Amino acid sequence: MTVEEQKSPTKERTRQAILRAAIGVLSANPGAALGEIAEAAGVARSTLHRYYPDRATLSSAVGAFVQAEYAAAIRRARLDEGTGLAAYTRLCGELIEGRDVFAWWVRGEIDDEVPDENDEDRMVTALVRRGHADGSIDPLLDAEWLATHIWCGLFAAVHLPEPAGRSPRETGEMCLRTLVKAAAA
Amino acid sequence: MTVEEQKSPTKERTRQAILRAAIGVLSANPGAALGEIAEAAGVARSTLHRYYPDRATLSSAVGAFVQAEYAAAIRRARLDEGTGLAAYTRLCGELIEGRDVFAWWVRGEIDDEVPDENDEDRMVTALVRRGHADGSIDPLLDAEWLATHIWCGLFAAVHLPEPAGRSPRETGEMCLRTLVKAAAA
DNA sequence: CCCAAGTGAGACAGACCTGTCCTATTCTTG
DNA sequence: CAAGAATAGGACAGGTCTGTCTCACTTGGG
Repeated sequence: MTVEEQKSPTKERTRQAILRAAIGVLSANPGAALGEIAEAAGVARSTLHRYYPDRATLSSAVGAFVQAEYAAAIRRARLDEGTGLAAYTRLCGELIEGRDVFAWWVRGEIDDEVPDENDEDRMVTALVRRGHADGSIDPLLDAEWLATHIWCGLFAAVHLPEPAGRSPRETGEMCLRTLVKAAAA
Repeated sequence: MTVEEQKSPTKERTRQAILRAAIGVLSANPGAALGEIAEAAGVARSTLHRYYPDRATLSSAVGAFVQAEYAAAIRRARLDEGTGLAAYTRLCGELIEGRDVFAWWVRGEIDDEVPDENDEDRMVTALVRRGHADGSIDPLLDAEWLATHIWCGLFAAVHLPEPAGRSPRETGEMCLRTLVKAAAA
């Protein structure tokens, strides 16, 4: 069933452009018109509809894309190495790095089915519990909270930089420092 | 010019109900239809239009309402008492208490003019700088960042509680602990 | 060079939301 | 109780967005 479709590299690039544009535009304004997304992607509205027939299809495609990025970030963070806090720190760093994409979950479309309790989330809560056990993570802050808490930092990191005269890099640093200090024992 | 209009208590109550409903509905879905807001307020759409002729009027009324609540929270936090961190802690506590209202700024309408750099924000950044001076607040985290960072915590506190089996009170506690630990020197 | 796949541009009907208006009904207040 | 104020409910025109369709144009691979 899940045959890997062989797509021309050109089409694949266009597909990616549309997804990226959708994340950007819809994160800023979840109710944005499809034409606005098409314009941001540098593509005609009819082309967008050819790739994603309707808004729901586009929305769930974006959801899947972001989910995949999340899984990749978790893989890169190597959650099973070092203390719980060390792994938590690596994870936060990865997510901050890709905050433009993960902004989707902070301020994207809302009514797409939330895939609560997926494997990735379970890995994160397990990681936090490991940190509880090895004494590196504050026992008063429970696993679900810390897992959610990461998104807070991302929210600030995405929405702050514009006004303040500070580079995205610096903002990322402060964001990471804030998240880790909060979680530490 | 700014005459205090004398309104009947009934009308005032309805007005408040509409504002509260608008905050709730629009925070969950910024593009929600006005009819949805009216329904949430237990009022006919025509009545809503009588109070607030159009969407922009409603939106800015909500903005003003939230801004007033913010000013009140800041007043209650007595920012000039104790160390910078102590005052910061009180402020976070007040904002967490009113998180349902302040959710507006995290995920409300977007295009209403952001009143950047109002008096309240200046008071907060001044407070953080005092904390830097008296050694109670982490000097590596600058004032704008910490001021913004509070809203992150609110975001999580508003959006987490539903799934997890935890009382709003407990969530608020964890949220506060997280914010304060992050800010502390 | 040619052709087929892909794209841009626009027309179009339907759906939804908005803001205005009107009327019958309900609630308040004197 | 009675007059006046306020509300619910619905009709309505105008607007925007959507999803579908068609057709002319570009482009890249054979």
